[in-house]
Amino acid sequence: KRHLLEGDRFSGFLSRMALNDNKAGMEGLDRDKINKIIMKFSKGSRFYENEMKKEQQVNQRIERMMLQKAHITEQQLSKAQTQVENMTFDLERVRDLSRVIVHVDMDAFYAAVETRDCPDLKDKPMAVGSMSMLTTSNYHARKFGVRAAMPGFIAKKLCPNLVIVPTNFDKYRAVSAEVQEIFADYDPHFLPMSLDEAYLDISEHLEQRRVWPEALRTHRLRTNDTGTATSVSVPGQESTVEGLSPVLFEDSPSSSSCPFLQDAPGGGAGGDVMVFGTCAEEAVREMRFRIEQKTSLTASAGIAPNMMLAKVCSDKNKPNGQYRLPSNRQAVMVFIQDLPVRKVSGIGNVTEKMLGALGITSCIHLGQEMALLALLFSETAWHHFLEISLGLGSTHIERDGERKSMSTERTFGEMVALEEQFSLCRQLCQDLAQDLQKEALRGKTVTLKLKNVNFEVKTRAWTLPCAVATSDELFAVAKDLLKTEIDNVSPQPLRLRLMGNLNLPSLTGLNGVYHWKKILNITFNVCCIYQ
DNA sequence: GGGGGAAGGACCA
DNA sequence: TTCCTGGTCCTTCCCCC
Repeated sequence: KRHLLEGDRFSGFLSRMALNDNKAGMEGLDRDKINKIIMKFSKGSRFYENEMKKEQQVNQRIERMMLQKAHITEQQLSKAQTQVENMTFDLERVRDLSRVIVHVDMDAFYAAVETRDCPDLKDKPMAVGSMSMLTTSNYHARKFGVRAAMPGFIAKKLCPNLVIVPTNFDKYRAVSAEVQEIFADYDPHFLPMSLDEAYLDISEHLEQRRVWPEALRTHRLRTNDTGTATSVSVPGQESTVEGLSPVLFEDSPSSSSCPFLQDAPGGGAGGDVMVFGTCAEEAVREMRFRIEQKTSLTASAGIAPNMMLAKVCSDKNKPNGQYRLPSNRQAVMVFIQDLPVRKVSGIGNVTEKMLGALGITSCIHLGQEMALLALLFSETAWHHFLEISLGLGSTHIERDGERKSMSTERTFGEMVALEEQFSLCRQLCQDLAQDLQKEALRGKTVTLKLKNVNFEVKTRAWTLPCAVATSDELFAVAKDLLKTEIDNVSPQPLRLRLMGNLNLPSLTGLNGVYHWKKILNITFNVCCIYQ
């Protein structure tokens, strides 16, 4: 097993730095060439050195796990097997296939919004973000290996013609609100995960929809100034009319079967209308159609009996496509078999590597090795693995309860001067206090976060007897935490590159009435260089 | 042995 | 020249009762 790890280390470069091609639009590109370029411009940097260090820690973790595995006895294994079987039985008994859960994901959202508002960008590789970090890239850019969470300067090496557009969150928020209005028509309790993503439970909608007259399932194509319908990507058909808005993505081939494109009987101002059916797929197709009509942006969707599966499904026919997994156990199990574990939300880089070391790459292996996993991982972890291997997930979506923490942090060039560090600390406290005030929240634990120029992160926390909220109260704690850290490295200076501040729940009086309010974790992040 | 706090990480968008 | 931000949840260690 040692050889496996060594092999990994010599396999060329760090897996965490290398191109991650499990995102849509990344198929069939020259991985070797791209990885060579990424390495060439990353190697030797402080960031890279820190990534190396983290990778080695993961490798050590895996070695410890393999050692543990070597000591497992047949008896332990069979005992664990019984436990797994009992647990499986309990889970199967309450398997719920009755809900219709949809996961909707806007395609390359920020990039799509920017392209819509600046059609010159349409045929160019572009990304949204800055030279230090990209948040999204369009599909042209993805062909060069340019992806989200890649620094812009590396992306420029991969694709010298890349256009980088700065982020404009206010705009994305506004578009997101428009999209969410449509979501609400299908599920008033939909759960937004971010500006570009949401879960919906459309079970009730489908119930009503079954008896809807055609008129309620008919949607007019948006018209432009001259009264002609603007272009829209009708599934399985050529765009009928050239319009003002760019079609950002062709419909993906796999999501065929489509609603009727008809001439409106009554004529009216426009002309073309779309009529959608009553089933889940038609409802979701209609929703995506309406999103595109309203915003000129496309979305992808997954339809499944639970959230975990819906999320995987929405990725299947991305961009501008949808996929439905039928609501029966057999179909779910077949779908799960070959699914790479990494595709499941919650399994990231590290878990993938740990499972990989055990020979587990797809969900079928997960089920086969469950007894072993029960012995090597924590209870929460293996229970989670078991649910995945059975294709189970949350069947009712809940809006988040109260928030657990609130924080603010900032990255900057190397900062060594004490006055500067304290004044930044004060600024962050002010910013956080403002945010806390907006939601009328207080926090009991104040956390100072520091990152030094070598990308090493430290957090230092202090819990108060009662919750605080004002800038002065926060700073009183944060400055002591900062001072302690400075004293610890003195006489060397703290060489920071990031500082942040986090505040946790309490009982606070509001308008004379007592409400349960979360005491937040206050984090205050300062970046320094320790030597 | 359990609860709470502190520190560090994994993971997500 | 440049590798983010703001969340949640989990794990491990330690102390205290």
